[in-house]
Amino acid sequence: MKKQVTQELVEMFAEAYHNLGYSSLMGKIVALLIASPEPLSLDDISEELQMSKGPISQICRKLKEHNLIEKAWIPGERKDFYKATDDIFGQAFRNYARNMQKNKLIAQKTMQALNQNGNGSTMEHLTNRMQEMEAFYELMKTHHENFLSEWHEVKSTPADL
Amino acid sequence: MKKQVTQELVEMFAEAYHNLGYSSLMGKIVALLIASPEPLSLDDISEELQMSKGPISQICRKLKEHNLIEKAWIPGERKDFYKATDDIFGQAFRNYARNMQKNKLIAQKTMQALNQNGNGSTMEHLTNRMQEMEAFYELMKTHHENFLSEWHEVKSTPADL
DNA sequence: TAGTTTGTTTGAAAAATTTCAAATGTTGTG
DNA sequence: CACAACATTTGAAATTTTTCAAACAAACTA
Repeated sequence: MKKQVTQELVEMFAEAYHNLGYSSLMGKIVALLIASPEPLSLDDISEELQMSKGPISQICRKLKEHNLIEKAWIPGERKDFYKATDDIFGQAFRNYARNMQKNKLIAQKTMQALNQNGNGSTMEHLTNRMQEMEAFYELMKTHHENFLSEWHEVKSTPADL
Repeated sequence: MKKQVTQELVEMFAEAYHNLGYSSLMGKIVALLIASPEPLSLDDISEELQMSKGPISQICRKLKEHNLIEKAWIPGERKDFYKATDDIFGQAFRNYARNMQKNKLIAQKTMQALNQNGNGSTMEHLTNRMQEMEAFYELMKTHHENFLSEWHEVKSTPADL
């Protein structure tokens, strides 16, 4: 049964999103849009998830801002329809990668603070750790880029933002 | 001032952890242990964060389970002391990578469900999406492994778990 | 313009998470 | 064994997040 499989997917995405610390409603909506061949309206989603439209509207906005879903124009219709972005998995990864690069900034900012204050050798330990941290996330950046371009090769879509 | 820099680091880690959906207390403890040249006791942490010991004990257990911190034996002392794991950044990444592989399982499980039920071509769309999803996380796995071995080369530590 | 349909915002209720203080366990010491 | 020094568990309080229902706003229709 179609409904059955979709519902299981919704539940698994909800749990996965929750475990990753996102709203589980996000996961549900994403799952629904991934599963559906046609775009869905807010009312469709609301009906499917048995939930009022308020939060769905809000979460859809966030998902759209993060390029995981997008509006789909449907000729005769007045409602907004949403569909999962073409490269939704790649896009989710891009969002994650951007977050990780913030960690590099933390390391850099901390090293800067260490330099400004008269850094006795008291903080040699922290300096070393921060250098390691920066190096780690710098290396990670390269790998993120590699992964994405390789993925887009497989998927044959352009790799730009 | 040492205290000042550490405190800023604690705040930044707290925010970063929170944004990634983890408890911000986790971030604070991790930051403190990264910053400190010597291992810290629960009381040290409790004092530094101005917070009762209960939650700190719990979070430390979780952090230890995830191999981000570990107990440090200190000769004359009776208290438990904790320190950040040697390769804490790599370890955090390993935890994340493990989580991502769960997504591959979701795709596989869904495809299996699609096959079991008489899959009319009604679900061709979802089948395709799930194949893409599986391929994505499979490719990601390779890249995770590459990244980790390259990182350990840089850091020159063994790459095994 | 008045009326209808739809999306968004908002303040309050519900649910989940975090924190605390106290009780309970555990381990070592005399 | 009794006591002391800790760590852990637990139930309640505080805080934060999620959800809802209703008000509001915007866009279309007649």
